[in-house]
Amino acid sequence: MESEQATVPKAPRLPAAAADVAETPADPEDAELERRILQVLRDAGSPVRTAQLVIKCQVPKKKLNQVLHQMKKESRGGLTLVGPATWCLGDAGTDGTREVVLAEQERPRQEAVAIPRTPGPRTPGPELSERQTEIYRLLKAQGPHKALHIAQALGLKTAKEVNRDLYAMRNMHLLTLDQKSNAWGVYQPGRPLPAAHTWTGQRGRAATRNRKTQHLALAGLLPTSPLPAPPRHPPPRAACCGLGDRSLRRGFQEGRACWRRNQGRGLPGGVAPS
Amino acid sequence: MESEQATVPKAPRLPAAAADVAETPADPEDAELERRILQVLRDAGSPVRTAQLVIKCQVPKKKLNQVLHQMKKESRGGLTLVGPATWCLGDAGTDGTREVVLAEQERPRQEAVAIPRTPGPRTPGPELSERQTEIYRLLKAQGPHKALHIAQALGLKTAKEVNRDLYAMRNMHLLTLDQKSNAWGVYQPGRPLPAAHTWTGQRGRAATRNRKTQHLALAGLLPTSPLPAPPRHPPPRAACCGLGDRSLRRGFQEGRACWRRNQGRGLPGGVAPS
DNA sequence: TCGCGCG
DNA sequence: TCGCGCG
Repeated sequence: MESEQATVPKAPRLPAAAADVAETPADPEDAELERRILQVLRDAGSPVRTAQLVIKCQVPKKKLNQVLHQMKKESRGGLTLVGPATWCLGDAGTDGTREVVLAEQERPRQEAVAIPRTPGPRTPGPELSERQTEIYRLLKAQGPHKALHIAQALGLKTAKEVNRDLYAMRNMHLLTLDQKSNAWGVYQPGRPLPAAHTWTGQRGRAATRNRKTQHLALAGLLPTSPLPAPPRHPPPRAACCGLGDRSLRRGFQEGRACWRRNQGRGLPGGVAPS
Repeated sequence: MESEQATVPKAPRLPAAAADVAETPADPEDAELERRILQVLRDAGSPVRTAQLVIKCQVPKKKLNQVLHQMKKESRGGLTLVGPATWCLGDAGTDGTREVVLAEQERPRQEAVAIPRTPGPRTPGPELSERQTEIYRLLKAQGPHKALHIAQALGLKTAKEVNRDLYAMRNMHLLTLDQKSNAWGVYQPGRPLPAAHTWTGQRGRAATRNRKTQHLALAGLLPTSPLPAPPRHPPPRAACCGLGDRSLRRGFQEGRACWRRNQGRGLPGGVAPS
């Protein structure tokens, strides 16, 4: 709630070209750590896990995370959280304003090789929005991710910004939500547990193709391979998915609620993404 | 890796039948904390949030959580995590086994001819409740219905009484909701529009065969024909389904949202059945 | 709306 | 497979 514009006279430390989107942290040690982090990420040129950063930067994980998340929060250095505990540089500090443009994807996107938007446009029902299509591609290519990571991969900031689409797409049975990991993935009928989670780094390599717009690359990197042999639809036994983590939040008023263990129901009202 | 089995002479507090499933923690302090926790939960008789336990037990949250999660992990005291940071006792001190009974709809229900409960019981994930199974069968046999009709077919009165299950089953991708007709149907991947809509009365005739137990008849009348050739999973184009009637309630804050016609989004929080 | 227990 | 940054 505090005003974001600090009028604090900031010593212009780095006149360095880009990255001065935001100021430098007050604490010089933090500033130094930031520099090291950015250096490591720059050198790596691909996503780096927090654990690796701990090693490279020689700082406690907690400290590292504090700085990392602070940087992210303040959009410093183009730092992007591309997966659980996985960081990379979005677009290494060329110009600051790009993110906004990217955020809304207004562009015709013709640079994206031949990404057919809204893949199956010949059917009834509402079509997928640009963003929904991107989300789908992202999850298809990268495997399950949490809402926040999806948002960030799209150049957005909060889970709130994608939750609407995520839940809508779940209702279309395009996505599924794993209640354990809280991760979203492409729904595949025969495959109750959509997949593991977390960024593997495997397919991520493709992301380097299009560095300048990292998240775009991330979202669209795979040429939309058709879905792999969709198995048969499972019989009516509960799948893994679908129960919001906070499903049970409501309905506690009545002590009754206890009798159920971690029962599968819930979520009727608890789905609200924020 | 401390030894888990404490040989600490434990005063047999409650000779109470069940709950002493596991030992007492090695650390006497932890054991004492456990007792206090259980006492608080017992007194409350309803779910208690961790923050409340912190106050009641006068211990740091971290300590409390360590013990709480350990208890849960070792199934001590019937402690159950019923929501985020929300705990309660599974069976409130009377007789231990009730929870199971209630959870499964009391009766063995063997009168139901040969209804295999929870059709695919060999898979992970929560199983379907009796009612959910009935709902599935009903919709499979009868085609899509509105919530109210489903409820009535099950001998219930209001849509509210089945909505919870319906939405949960949608989230498991077992059912789908057609936003136009507001009808629920069995979800079949290749079949974007699960079926027509609204009750036609056609197939309903079969229901008259067995009048006396209307809802059972409805639920189980068809011999559970295997699912008809599940077609391929549709590519990421929006299907018909899944948009709750209140889908568009939210999301108007930003004028942008309008650009799409009856786009598929919406409903994230509006799903609440009632 | 943070759930956090984490080794 | 733990994601953890948390005030």
